[in-house]
Amino acid sequence: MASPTEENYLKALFNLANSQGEITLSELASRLEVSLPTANSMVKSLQKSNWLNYEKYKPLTLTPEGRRLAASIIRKHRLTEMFLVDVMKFGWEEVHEVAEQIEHIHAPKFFDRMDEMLGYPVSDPHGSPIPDIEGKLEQQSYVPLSSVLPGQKVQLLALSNSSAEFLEFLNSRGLSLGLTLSVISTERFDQSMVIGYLEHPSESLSGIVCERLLVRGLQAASAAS
Amino acid sequence: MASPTEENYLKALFNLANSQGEITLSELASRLEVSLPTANSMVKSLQKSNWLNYEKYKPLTLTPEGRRLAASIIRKHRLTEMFLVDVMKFGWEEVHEVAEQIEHIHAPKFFDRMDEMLGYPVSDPHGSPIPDIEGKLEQQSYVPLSSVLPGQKVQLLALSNSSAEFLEFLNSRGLSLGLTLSVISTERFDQSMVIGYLEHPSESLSGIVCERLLVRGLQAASAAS
DNA sequence: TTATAAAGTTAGAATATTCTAACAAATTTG
DNA sequence: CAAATTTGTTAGAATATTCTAACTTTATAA
Repeated sequence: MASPTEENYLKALFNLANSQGEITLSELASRLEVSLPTANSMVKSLQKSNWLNYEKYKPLTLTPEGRRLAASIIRKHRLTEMFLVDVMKFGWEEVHEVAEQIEHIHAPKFFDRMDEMLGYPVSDPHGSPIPDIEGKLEQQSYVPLSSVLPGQKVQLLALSNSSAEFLEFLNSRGLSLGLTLSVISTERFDQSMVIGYLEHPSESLSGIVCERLLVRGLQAASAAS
Repeated sequence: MASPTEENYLKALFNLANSQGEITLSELASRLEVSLPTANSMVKSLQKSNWLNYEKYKPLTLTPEGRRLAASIIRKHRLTEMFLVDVMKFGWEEVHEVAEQIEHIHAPKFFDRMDEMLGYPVSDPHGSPIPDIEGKLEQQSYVPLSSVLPGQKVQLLALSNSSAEFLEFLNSRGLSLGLTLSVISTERFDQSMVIGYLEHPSESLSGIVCERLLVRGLQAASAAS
């Protein structure tokens, strides 16, 4: 049985592995805001539990069991976020902290019931995919809005960063998942873009914001796959 | 900020103080299933945080802050149980374990929202009172069914013990809170009673069961108070 | 009222998680 | 490629929570 601390390490390892290939000790340590020796000793103990492959000076990789366990925690986190938003009517910017705690609850039926009440959602309120019970994660094929050319229409489907501040910014501009965005123009100078949607015919968004908005083209997007 | 472990000690101290007057170290230790030295050292550290009054060889008493903190944890526990039963449709025999974990979540809004969704309940699914936000606990004036005389009608309102096994036994007899029970007869030999309710005109319940069922008379019960 | 039992305390140790300081290996770069 | 930098490791210590063993104090009872 993993402790909450171990679960946090596994989660970080899973997320790092999914965004980069190789995981180094220092990446892990800085992600978790612990010192290198702390990460080092935890890594050794995760290895002892057979959740992690570890060799001195080599990159870290999760074992299949480690990956499964990590995914189950991320599943609990994302189901919880969805539950907080859909059932308990929290704002999408309020749910992270609570989910961070509830993900460590050991009660399969509790999360199964959430899943059922939510109608078996495949993504959380920020568009991140919810791993299935096997630990498999649907690979998303979204692109950042920043890579879309003027004249195109896309659908906003996820965020690559979900900090409360960013979410509050999106709230202030009336931006939410599912929205259709029209790219009106791109500013080469600072990568800002002018976007149209709903009652916002021409909203200017900075390059930083456009990088974080993940979208899919609206044409033959889901046709051939 | 109290750790989950400290919170469990405070909860135990609060509950012991409410059922007995004085609390001894050994009662605390046996309630929490830890050794005496373990309880002893924790008691010293709770004192350091100003949650407990402690003097060598003297009975233990919570400070006002300790009592408030303990009540807030019990409040979270009982709100959670109510939420699990009313909103998430769990059986009353399934909720204790989960609530035992969720009571340690630090997220006031989460519990406030539960409270709101439940319509500000005053007791949990087992009839135990939910402390208010100030930490005040409504004193209940129920009596055990075992003390009721034949011929009387009473309402089943709470349980003095809520183990899963006992709750499953009650399920098997169709017994639930709110039910009106008629005491048909009492067996002096073994304290068992014959009780009538709903489609059960004559159900025999053992003395042990009748001790654990808390009831209130149906006549002028809530009149003069 | 002394002797026995029960309750409480202290000392010392184990495990988990974290740290700083000192050192070693690997990588980058002039 | 050798020097400098970054990355990783070990050693040793602190805190929280728990234990057993040994001892002391308080309560019970013959």
